[in-house]
Amino acid sequence: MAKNTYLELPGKTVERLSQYRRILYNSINEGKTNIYSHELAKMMNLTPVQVRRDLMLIGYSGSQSKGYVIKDLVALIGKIIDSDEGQDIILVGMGNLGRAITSYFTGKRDKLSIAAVFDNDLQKTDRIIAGIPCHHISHIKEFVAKENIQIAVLTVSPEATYEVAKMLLDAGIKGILNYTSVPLTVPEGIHLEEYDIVTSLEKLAYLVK
Amino acid sequence: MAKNTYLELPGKTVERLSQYRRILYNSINEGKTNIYSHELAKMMNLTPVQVRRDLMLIGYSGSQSKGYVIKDLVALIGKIIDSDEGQDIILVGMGNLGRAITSYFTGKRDKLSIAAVFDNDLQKTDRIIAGIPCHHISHIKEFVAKENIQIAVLTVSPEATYEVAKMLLDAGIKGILNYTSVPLTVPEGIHLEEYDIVTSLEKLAYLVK
DNA sequence: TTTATATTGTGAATTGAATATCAACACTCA
DNA sequence: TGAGTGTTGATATTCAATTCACAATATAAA
Repeated sequence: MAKNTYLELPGKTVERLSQYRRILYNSINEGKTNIYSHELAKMMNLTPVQVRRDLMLIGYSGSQSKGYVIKDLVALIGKIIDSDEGQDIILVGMGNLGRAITSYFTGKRDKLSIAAVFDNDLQKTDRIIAGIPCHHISHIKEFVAKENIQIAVLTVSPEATYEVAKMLLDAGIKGILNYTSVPLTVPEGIHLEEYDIVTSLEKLAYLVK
Repeated sequence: MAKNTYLELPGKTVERLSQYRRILYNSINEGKTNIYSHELAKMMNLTPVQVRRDLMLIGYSGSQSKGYVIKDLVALIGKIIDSDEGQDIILVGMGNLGRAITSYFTGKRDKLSIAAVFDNDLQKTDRIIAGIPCHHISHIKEFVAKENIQIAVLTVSPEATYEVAKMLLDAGIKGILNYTSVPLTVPEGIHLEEYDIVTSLEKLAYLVK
């Protein structure tokens, strides 16, 4: 049963919940109604114990004979990770990567969508790119305030990273997903996720050695 | 002192080493020759203790008065994460994201480069895209064998993910960087890194709630 | 009914990573 | 010289995440 009190879940569990949900949608489409921990684990490349632990943490119970009811589980995950009214995101930096992420993401989730993108190139601003309105970065603060934006995706050049990050924090952004190669510092209370392609590849290169 | 024996480093440390090196290149360009743990920590958004512990793990020693010698440190990191002869990568799936990653990555690292990209669209194959030769996916196995490729970046559509991953494993790939939204399962001994944009954003959305 | 089998749920143990603490050392300045 | 400062390197501690081990339960089969 979902409590009204705020659930303090491990970060890793939250990530997996997002993925459980996506996989479970597929299962629903294939006509499945119930699923066992070992089935879900197999699909996610995890152990069954870990799946059960995650579901225990969100307070969902299955049955020993039928496993978990997919529909209910999906609904509960939604209750935990979606916000009721939905949540809008902005993306800053409409280069190759920004454009790719924008078109990739658009329409993927109904409670989470890119409301606008920003760039400093006047050639790109004040028009629709990849289906989303593109504004000049000088309008970030005003837009964030008006639309109550809390999350920003950062895909600008390394040189511009600090300055744009500062603008975003100044505008009141609460979470930044940083895809640039520049490590960021954020104040207490602001959430930051960093994913750098070069780092990932160098890590893999080390591991396969 | 770098040993010849294989160093078993924590994954997180390897990631940070990659980033230390990139930041240290900048410092060298600015004319710095030495650096203290607290300086490096500040630039990386870490604690000095963590920096020192990482360097301790790779067996690098600084001096109490001058800190670390940047040039030597960079060289040692290279010794640990680069392979001597360099390492070639392939990328499969030349959609928006594949193209973005290819142009983003090309030229970034000299010991690590994208040797070829693959797609199943005949419109894209047998020509140069983003500066890299693009072949049809039916040639993956042959190419991997001939060029001794160990790492692949996966940016295909969700529907194609399983099939292409199977091809890559079959071809003898040792590490996969999976940017699709489909979680993969790989056999023992194969390294997998997964980064899904939707998951990252949903995690952020949860955190800012 | 009884036994066997397969599943969930969870306390306890283990592993892994980050942080705190501090001795040892090098330099500066009185 | 000797006190004071700032640094590294290393051990100990804390914290987070995963895995182990198994009790409890439901179903099917004998």
